[in-house]
Amino acid sequence: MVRMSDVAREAGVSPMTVSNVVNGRPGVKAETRQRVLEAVERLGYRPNATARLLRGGRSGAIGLLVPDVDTGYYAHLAARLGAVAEAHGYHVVAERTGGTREGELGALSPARVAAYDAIVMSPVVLDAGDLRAARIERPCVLLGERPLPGPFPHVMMDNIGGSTLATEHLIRAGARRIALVGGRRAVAFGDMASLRSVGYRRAHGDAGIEVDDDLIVEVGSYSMRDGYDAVLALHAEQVDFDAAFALTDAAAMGVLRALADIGRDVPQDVQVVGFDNDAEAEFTIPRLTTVEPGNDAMAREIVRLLLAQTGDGARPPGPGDRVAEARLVVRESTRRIRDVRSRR
Amino acid sequence: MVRMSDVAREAGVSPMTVSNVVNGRPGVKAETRQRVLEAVERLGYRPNATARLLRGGRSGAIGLLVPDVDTGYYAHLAARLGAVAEAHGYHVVAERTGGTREGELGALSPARVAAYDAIVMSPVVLDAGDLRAARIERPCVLLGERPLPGPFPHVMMDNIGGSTLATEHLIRAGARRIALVGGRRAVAFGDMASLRSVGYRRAHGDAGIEVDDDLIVEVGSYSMRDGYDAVLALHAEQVDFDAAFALTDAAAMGVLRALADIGRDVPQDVQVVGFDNDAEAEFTIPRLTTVEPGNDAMAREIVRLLLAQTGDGARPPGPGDRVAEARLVVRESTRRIRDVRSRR
DNA sequence: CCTCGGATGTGTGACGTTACACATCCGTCG
DNA sequence: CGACGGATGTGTAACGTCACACATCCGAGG
Repeated sequence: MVRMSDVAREAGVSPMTVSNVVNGRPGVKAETRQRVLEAVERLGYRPNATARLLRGGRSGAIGLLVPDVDTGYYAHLAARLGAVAEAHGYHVVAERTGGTREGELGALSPARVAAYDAIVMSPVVLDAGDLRAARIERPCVLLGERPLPGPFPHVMMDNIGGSTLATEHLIRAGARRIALVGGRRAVAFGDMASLRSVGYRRAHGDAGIEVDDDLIVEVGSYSMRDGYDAVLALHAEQVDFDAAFALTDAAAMGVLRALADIGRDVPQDVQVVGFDNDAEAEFTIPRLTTVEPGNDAMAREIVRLLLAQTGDGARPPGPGDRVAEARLVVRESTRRIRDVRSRR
Repeated sequence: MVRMSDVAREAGVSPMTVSNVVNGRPGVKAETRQRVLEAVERLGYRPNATARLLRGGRSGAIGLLVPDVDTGYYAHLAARLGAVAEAHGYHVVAERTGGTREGELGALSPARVAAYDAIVMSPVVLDAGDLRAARIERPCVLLGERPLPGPFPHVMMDNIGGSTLATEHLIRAGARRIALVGGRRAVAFGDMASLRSVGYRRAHGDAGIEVDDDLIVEVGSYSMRDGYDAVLALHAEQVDFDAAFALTDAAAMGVLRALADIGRDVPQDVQVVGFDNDAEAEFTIPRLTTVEPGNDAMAREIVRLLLAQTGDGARPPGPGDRVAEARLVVRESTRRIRDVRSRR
């Protein structure tokens, strides 16, 4: 490996001068600069990023720590964040934690966090205490579901509002027995599933409709397969339903597939709504009505909060929760509504 | 930041002893070890990964450099690679290059490559010369389409064989005018599209069917949207077709959607085949017949080749191309074939 | 002719860790 | 009783870069 000192010797100057040239600092005569650059070229010198980092530099990388990278939602988030971060001279790298305690702690280990200038994390099992214990000495934004007390700003979508919107829409379109795919019967931690279940219940309450717990299917991971299995289970147990609200678009895709398999038409027999507004939702058959949780706004907000913590931006934001506004994207998997008067 | 020397002072030993304790090296008395660990605890010391890396350590990270992270194929690849790499003590981080020259060069810059112990890259625009110029001083495996001469092993799927299989299947199922979505009219660089187009032509040739170039639709990026637009274009120009072979499953999803929009039944009016066997293909309506390019085998092979280069594994593999075997996964988007006798 | 100051370049460490060679201690064996 | 060797611990230097304070040179101004 060619070092700065090698270049220095070749060019007949000191390592510091090489450093100054390579980093475009002023105070080097044009002629000297030229000589150094030639030496760099001749020797094929490339600065060592690790040494720079040790010396206190930046890597330009933002780490995105998510449970999965092959789920529509996180994959699209990575892409969106990448686009926004690029404009600020950063690039995004995505890491999969698996949503397990071990995986999340591993990803947050100092050894791995050190490679990043900043962290964006969607914690699944870790709580505020774990996060504190991890001593993340980097700008960090937490993502997703639970409001987590701690030193870091938290960007969360409007889970309750979004799911209320989705459920209201189904009810106004005539649905009375709405399956909740991936919901929780008992509201637990304030995790994503619980929050979205709250919206489901709230809309029912507002409309004066009783919720039948048999309609709520708890699933493992909100994947296409989970959505598929949930509908088959409902069908096997002969639970009657005229709509399904899937907690993620991925699950909704499984739901659509399963409904086709059991011979029920969407939206005539069963209406379906998803959540996330993944790119895929526009191409399913039928096209999926879904909740757009403010994906673009969230990506921008995340980067803004990160930058603010580096001091590049404005005042550092205090810990606390940010909420992007959710809206409904109506497509073909739900029926037309007569009463178009908006309720919220 | 607490340093090793701080711990050393606290415990009344030398920094080296702390290093030995922290890294579990032998030759430290149990009592001393205990004292050091207590000091570590008391001070909240965490080893500095950057310094370790500089000193010659490993980061445990494998960089996956791909054009997109939100395309089914690459997203699933990242997940698969992650699973395999984990078993060997590595973790995978995915980076998006955008498939542009600038993006690919940026991702390969020493500053960014330095963070990884090894690289897996799917080059889109970079050629062998660029790769050589990038001086990747890490184990590296190239991925995907073009056979690239150079120092690195190259894992490629059997593009020609897979697309031959797909096209043959359509022909045997009665298709005579097969649209090639994303294909190339003129075979160019030996890139993915060209190779898959070759298989398409070969199967036609074998069956004695002439290819009508009007059926070949060139697209930008093999996304769902591209597949969708391609079919609409064909329809607008009143090109007659009874099947479509989409070069990726993502594009195929767009194709399915577009066919539904123009009112053509799949598989009765038009049969559809994709390529990649993305997880989504099992959930589309109808389920997508597609080419399984040997995804799992490729993931394992990639990690094996990486390990071999680190010396952890067996003999380092020479540069050259590896091919995983492709097979067809027949689902619902194609018709049943009477003549089940396999031809290949 | 001396001094002052801008322009240009250099030497010294320090970032935090670890490989390596060496020092020290103490019990054991001839 | 001296030598030997295992067990334990330490000092030095190096990984490659850069901030900082300082040195040197040269022309201008008094």
